[in-house]
Amino acid sequence: MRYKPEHKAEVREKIVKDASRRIRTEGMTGAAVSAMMQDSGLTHGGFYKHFGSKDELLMESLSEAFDEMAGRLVEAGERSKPDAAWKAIVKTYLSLETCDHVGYGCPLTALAPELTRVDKAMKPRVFEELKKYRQRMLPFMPGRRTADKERAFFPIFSTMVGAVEIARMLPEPAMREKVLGSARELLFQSY
Amino acid sequence: MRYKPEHKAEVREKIVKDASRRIRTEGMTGAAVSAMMQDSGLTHGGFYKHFGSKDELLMESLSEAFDEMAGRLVEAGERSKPDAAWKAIVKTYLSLETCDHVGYGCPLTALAPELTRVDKAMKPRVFEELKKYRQRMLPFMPGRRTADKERAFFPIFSTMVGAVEIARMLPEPAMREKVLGSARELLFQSY
DNA sequence: TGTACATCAGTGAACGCGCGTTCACTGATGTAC
DNA sequence: TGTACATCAGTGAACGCGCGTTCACTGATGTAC
Repeated sequence: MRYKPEHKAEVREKIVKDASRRIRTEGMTGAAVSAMMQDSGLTHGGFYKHFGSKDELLMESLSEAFDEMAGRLVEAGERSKPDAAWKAIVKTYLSLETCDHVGYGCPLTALAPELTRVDKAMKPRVFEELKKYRQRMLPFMPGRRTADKERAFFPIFSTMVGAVEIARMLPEPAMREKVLGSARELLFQSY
Repeated sequence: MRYKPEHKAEVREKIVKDASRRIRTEGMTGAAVSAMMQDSGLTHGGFYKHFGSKDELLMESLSEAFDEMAGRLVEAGERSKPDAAWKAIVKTYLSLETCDHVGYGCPLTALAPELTRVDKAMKPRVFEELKKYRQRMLPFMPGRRTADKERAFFPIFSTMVGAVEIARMLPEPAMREKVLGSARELLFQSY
């Protein structure tokens, strides 16, 4: 079979998107190449027509995951009044909805420890993704001056990342909501 | 060779201790049985004389890791004046020292996402470990009444877990220290 | 317009490898007689 | 006291399995003539 010229690029994009979901659900090591290809309705054999290695897909789908989450948060921020924007982002991040759908959530909560274990060659790229993510979030952080916003990003995201990770270990939705809520409270009373 | 009656128990304990270090460094999936046996100076063949399965060792070494970290934090808390105890714990948890030695750190920062992916049979045991950890930390949490201490645990540990995880993604010690410091500030100004 | 050939995304068998697990074996010491 | 045997923590080869990767092949469509 022969395909339209756009076809390959479209398929590649779909593989990356589906893979970004699977790596968040199963981890980067846990997500098998054949499983990621099946997610897109393909077999593993064609994988290397699209990517040079598993690591290449991992980095692209990690980037996609950051981009996707940042997009969702930016959207939440833009839907609300400017000085409540950061609160809207916190509410979205710390919602039961986000907590209970790992595949659509923040790659930091899904992968943080694994991201520190990637081999030396990948580390700078992971770091770049984190910086890009931070850059997109900065305009929405609380504070008047840029310096305030920059100072706010890490403590706010530290609290949110930890809260979602811990919440995900709890069996009952009510318990998860309590942990998420307590993190919201901490942040809302502090900024 | 025949061994003293205590020998087997001692060896088993050493395997668990060494494994608790390796799972924090490489993850539970990443830590191979043969590697964990080599850590204790043994070969993989003898593994099943000590444990029924890899999962059995994983759970025991996870428990050991929680116990070890809780011990370190309790010690820090007890060394300081009662109402500064929780601050001592935060300072220990959020130190560059702890951040830079994953193998000796908190299993939550090292394994959180992986702990949410364990199979259904293991989930309650992971949850038990978290509860035990929390229980040991509660006496040192800020607040006068028990209810205050109980409310404080999750937001404080959320912030600390997230901060250490994010800090570990940063290449420079100064950047890591900044993230850890900002989390300390957030907590110290909030409680 | 019809025919032969080139293209190339996708297929599925096969590769070597490391994993968790199993098992026949080792050999120093304790025990039975 | 001396000898034969039992014990059992530890060894290392071997197992089946899933992984990442490779490769000969497929076959519908585009192109050359």
